[in-house]
Amino acid sequence: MDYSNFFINRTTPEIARDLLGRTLSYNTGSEILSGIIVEAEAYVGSKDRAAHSYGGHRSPANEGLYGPGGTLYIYAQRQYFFFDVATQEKDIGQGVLIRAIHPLSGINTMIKNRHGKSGVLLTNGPAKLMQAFGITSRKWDCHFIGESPFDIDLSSKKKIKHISAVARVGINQSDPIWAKKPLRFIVSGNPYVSDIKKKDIDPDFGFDKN
DNA sequence: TAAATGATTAGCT
DNA sequence: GCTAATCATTTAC
Repeated sequence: MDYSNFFINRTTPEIARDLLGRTLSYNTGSEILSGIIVEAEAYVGSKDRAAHSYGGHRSPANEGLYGPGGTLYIYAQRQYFFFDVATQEKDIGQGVLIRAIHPLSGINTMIKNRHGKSGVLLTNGPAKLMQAFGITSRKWDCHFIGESPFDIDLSSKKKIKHISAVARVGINQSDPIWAKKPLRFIVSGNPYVSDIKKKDIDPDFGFDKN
């Protein structure tokens, strides 16, 4: 399966769910930084109040969302960056936000990028994850993932004990219908998922053995 | 040209 | 747990 098929032939929430347990990597030029995706949110286009493409809104800033499935959408806010992958055909404003990863390789470099912070603080938030990768510009915005230093392993993924679908965070509560949609997918028990309760942390990080 | 607005994080209580 | 910081983009005038 190539990127185009993976990001187009299904609904966006289905894609977000399927991304959990897969490996996201970034090639810095001298080393590979990678981690397992443990939290992702779906943004389903013009009907979605929480999406940047709500109401069909389109501007140079969110152009990446309208690219064909597999196009990267790097968004800047509060001097931090978010990492999205556009889904569906070109001109459809849907996408998946990668919110958290479980670090696998290049951890020392990530700690350095995060100014010494380690443990779950390393990547348990969308902006933290980008900082750990050393992303400081929108250079890769609107680029196809296959033509960027980023890579998502589509050929294999870790087995997950349980995937939870929960309400998204930080969205306009004035519209309870969309505010409560379960479009945020997480690996239950993984400590790198944001907002997890200590007692809910699973010793196997939420992954099945082997 | 100016003011409002967050797909948030960090730091303090 | 709660509040402030901080800035690109958007929206209003």
